[in-house]
Amino acid sequence: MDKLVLIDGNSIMNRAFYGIMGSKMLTTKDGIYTNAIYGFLAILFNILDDIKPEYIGVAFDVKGKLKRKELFEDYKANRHGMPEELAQQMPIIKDVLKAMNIDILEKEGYEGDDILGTLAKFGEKKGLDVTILSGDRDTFQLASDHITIRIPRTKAGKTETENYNKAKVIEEYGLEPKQLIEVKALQGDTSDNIPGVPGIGPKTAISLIKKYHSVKELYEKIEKGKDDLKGKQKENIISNKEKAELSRTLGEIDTKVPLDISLENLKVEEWDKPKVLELFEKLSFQRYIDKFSLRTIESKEKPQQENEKIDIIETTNIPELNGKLYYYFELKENKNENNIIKNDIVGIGIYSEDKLYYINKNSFKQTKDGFENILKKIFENKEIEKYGYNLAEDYILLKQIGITMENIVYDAKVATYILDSTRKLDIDIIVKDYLDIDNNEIFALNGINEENKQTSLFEETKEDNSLKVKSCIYAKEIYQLAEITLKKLEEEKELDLFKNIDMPTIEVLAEMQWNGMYLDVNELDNYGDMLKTRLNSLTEEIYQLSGQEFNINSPKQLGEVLFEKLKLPVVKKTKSGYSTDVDVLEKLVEEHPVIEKLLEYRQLMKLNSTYVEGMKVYVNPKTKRIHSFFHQTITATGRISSTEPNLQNIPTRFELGKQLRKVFRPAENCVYIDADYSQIELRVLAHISNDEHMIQAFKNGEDIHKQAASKVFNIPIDEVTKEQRSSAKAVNFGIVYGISDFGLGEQLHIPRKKAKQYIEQYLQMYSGIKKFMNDIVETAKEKGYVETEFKRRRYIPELKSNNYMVRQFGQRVAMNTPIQGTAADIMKIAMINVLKEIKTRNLKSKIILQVHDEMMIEAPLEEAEEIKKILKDKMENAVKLNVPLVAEISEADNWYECK
DNA sequence: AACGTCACG
DNA sequence: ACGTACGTGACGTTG
Repeated sequence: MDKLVLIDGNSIMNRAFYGIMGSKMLTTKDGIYTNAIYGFLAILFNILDDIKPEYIGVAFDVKGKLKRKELFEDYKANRHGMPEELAQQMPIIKDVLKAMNIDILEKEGYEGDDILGTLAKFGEKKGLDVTILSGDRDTFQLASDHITIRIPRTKAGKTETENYNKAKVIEEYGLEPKQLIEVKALQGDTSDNIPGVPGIGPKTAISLIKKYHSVKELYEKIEKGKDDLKGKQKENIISNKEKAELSRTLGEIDTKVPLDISLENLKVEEWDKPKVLELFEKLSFQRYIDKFSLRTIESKEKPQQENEKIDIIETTNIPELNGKLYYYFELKENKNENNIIKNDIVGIGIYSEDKLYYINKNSFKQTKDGFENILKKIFENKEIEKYGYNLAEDYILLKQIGITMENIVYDAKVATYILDSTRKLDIDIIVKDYLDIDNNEIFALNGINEENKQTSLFEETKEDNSLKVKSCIYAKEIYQLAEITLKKLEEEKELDLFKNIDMPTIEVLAEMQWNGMYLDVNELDNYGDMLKTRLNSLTEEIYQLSGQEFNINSPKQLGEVLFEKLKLPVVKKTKSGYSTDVDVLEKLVEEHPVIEKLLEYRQLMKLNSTYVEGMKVYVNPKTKRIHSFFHQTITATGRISSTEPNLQNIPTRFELGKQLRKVFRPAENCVYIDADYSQIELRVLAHISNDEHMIQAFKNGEDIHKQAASKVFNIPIDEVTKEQRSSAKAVNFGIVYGISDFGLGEQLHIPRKKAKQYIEQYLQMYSGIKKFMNDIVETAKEKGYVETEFKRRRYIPELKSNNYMVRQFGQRVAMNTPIQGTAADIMKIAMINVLKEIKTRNLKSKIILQVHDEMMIEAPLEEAEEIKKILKDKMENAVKLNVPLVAEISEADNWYECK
């Protein structure tokens, strides 16, 4: 039996666009987006391969008045135009299809669905086996014995498909495919703005149709009193008869579109190969060009040349750089006296004027320090712009040999992070995605493979070239990445952010790491001993009270003891068993005396293992300081993160934990100057939303939580109780997180209904915020991303998910990211300006810590007052908002005393 | 490696 | 009908 494949072009393009977006925003060298085209073709090739059809066609929606709109003005009224990045790909995919001699089916006034439906029926009549490829489950109504609907699903990058023929639809819904039209008539469809009957969702709709077979029959039975409906539901159904009937018409796919197409048009034909090749080249689809061997004889030399073995010029001199250094270090692990692994720079690959240079440390054996002198001349030269990958790491490596890198202008890791903050930033991956170069191939071509790396008998003596070659390859790729990503940053209006905020931040963070924080190891040990003593007696008490010995640190064992042996009520469950977290334990305090011991045990255990034992190993024996990493390219929002150890989560909320901060002290003759932004996120929210009440509160220096309480509980501001203020504070937080009634209820231990009231009251009073929340979700859906005030983007593919929960998450992210992200941007600006000021005034003060809305400086006593003024000034004037920014400054002899 | 838990803003 | 506040990192247990 001959086979016909029909594709819903818009729907598949849409799927491909959002499916591939998260992981990689493909573009060509000219900055044309290609991800949807790429994905569409992947799906197309897949189905051609699988089905090998004799006939094929692709339907597209045409702009213009839809017939359905004539029936119902609001049809698809909630739809926004597709994002520009997708729209620009539509004409190109059509060109590609034309070059492949695949028919494009369009008809004014009709949607792709209708054309597919008409052709499917037509094909079925002609005795063909029809497969419809669509991302839209509405097409299931077309399924029959010879019409199958295929839905592509992207799972972990792999495209799987689901096939729905008549049997599968009956199996899944318990209804004939045609009856799905009736279901939709009752249920409606929010995405197309089809009303349906209010209060009837998918479950009810299906059960009603199972019983009454169709909308028509349902109303007939009601009229004759032969129904068994009752109550509110019945009223609803009766009063919305018109809506149901209209929805029935809107939801039915038209299978009688007047098309003048014969089967002959749809026949699968040979491609116009030169044309396809030309298009694929333009799109940089190297993989498809290879896959179909499109580049046969005539153009074989060109790509071959690009992939040829590279030519490296080894030198001991500085090559002609023309003011720009594109480089990559070769590193070697080196164990120092204390057995701590340290990376040493043993070579540098440089790209300049289409040539590759390599400077090897070993070439300088006679002249000690010769290599480092060269590095010093290059990296401290303010006239030479530095282009590299992960410069924060290089900055530290150079500092370790007494070199301070100057004129840092481009970091490929940071650039690609800004282009997509949720992507992977491994250099081989970004090279693959942005340059379409497979480094494994390049390395193999240059004689680097895994076997080579394996042990050889001469391991010690044999010169290993692979790292040297890699350095040079990367140096060239950094040049290529700079070309393409800078262009892209400019197109997306993110170049300012890159140049003026994120690039200068590299130096600030590297300085913080280099400076480090001093801590008194003796005091830390004393603190730890105190914890350990108490932990020992707690352990005994817990064994006593629970009547057995077990591993208290094992949630599994603890769960068994509490909920099986002691038969305490189960409050919450996790995937794998009983939950035993603080929330649960706190609810059980009254039930058994062991619980309060457990709570204390947990707290002390955390302090001891994470903060005492965990911290010790990071104290540098030479400096007696902790040199945490501050990462710039981790978070989705633009915040900094800290590791090894994490200095951004040192205890402060509870007194006992806070004591730990006493062990962090400034160096001799220095003080800590600590500066905190007050309410920065709410101030940012006030600014972005332009809400008059919140702005007025901040302008007048009012207590923002108190004001919220007065609005939520509708009482005069000076009658607000402590409890009310604290509840309102939780609402404020909730708002920033992208509020949900459930979440707020959980937080405040109140019923979600009550939480819902709070939120509604809040949003009614702060109408500017309400508008902002609604608008931001809308624009996020439309554009596929949200951005901060400084144009930092975060893509939110979750908004297009088929999973309700994931979509909800996407909405909260859309609300939260501009707030959290803008605050993070402001902090970065402040830090940059503070460091700049310290430098220009030649001060000795050191920036040593950042905790999102707080920064700390270690200042020589004589500089303390000056630093305080600088911090206050640079933080409060980092940017001009509609509300004042306030920084609170404190001075102290240890971290605990900083208020 | 994944999970549960808990420290921070 | 179903599971939920945003952003992180580290530890100990367990499979």
